[in-house]
Amino acid sequence: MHQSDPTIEPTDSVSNRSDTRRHYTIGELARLFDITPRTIRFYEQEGLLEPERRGQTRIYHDKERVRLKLTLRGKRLGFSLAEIREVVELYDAMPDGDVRQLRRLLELLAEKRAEMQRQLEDIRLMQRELDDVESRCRNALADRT
Amino acid sequence: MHQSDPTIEPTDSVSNRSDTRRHYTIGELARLFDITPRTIRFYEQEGLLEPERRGQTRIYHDKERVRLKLTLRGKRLGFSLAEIREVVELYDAMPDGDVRQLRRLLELLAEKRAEMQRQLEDIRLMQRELDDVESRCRNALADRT
DNA sequence: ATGCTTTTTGACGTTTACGTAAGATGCAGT
DNA sequence: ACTGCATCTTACGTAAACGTCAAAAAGCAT
Repeated sequence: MHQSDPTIEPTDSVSNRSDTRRHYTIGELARLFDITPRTIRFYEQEGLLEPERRGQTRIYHDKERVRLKLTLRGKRLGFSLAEIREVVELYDAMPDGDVRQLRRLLELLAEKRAEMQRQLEDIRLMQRELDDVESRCRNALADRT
Repeated sequence: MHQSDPTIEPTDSVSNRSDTRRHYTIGELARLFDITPRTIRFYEQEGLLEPERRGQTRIYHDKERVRLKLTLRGKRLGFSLAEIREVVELYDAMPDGDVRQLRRLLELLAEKRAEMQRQLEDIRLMQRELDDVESRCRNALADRT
């Protein structure tokens, strides 16, 4: 019932013991992030994930889970999968990447950073708008009582 | 990007000049926000804009320009045109909207606000990731010299 | 062994947000 | 009147990001 394989020992030094289940099936991972397996396979097809293959079936370790988490966060922030992939690829090639690649990565990071700044400003402005509309709305509501 | 930042209001405190051009053609507006006329027409078709018609041609006043500005900001923050439209429609109906509509608007505003909060958190996390990747990257670059 | 669930690989469909091309119309300057 | 843009409507095209079957293979529980 419970997984009881004593032959498997952690190869992970620093990890959150709370969610280190070593690996996930595609379905488990999907439930974990509230997306569909289809989405996960699609991301793989787009070069964002490279799960291990145990026979035919995909096995996701923590590294892939983190990648997926970052991918989803990037998406929420409006980045396209292509943009995310470029960063991911460069990041993977980092340890033995050449200088040109490293510079390219720094360049991309600076871009992302700038975009984050613009978003912060947009959020600030949007929150003001919301405040404004809300107060007007509450006034209108008060007038109607 | 040689244009002035459209998120900054073109100086438009009510000018006393009687022949100040308080309106824009579709092309002018497009250049102002660095989008295409097609996009503007599309937004109209989706119920986000309702320009005056002078004959066949569309005329945009400040109100419509502000709407467009808010629409684009909403888009940058990841809202769909449908979501933006709902807010816009309710906002327009506000002065004489019924209580149910006003409550609905407040509800929507709360949703948007919550989403903004989530985005702020995402940005915070993303910035940390960027910091992390960047420092690793700089180290790798230093090792290579 | 036999169901039952999950996963896999296609392949085609869908939605969103426009792009693009065609043909008509209008207006400004010469 | 003619030229040359800008704009209009209509309609088909497209890219991104999945959704939705379908059929087969693989696990697992009894």
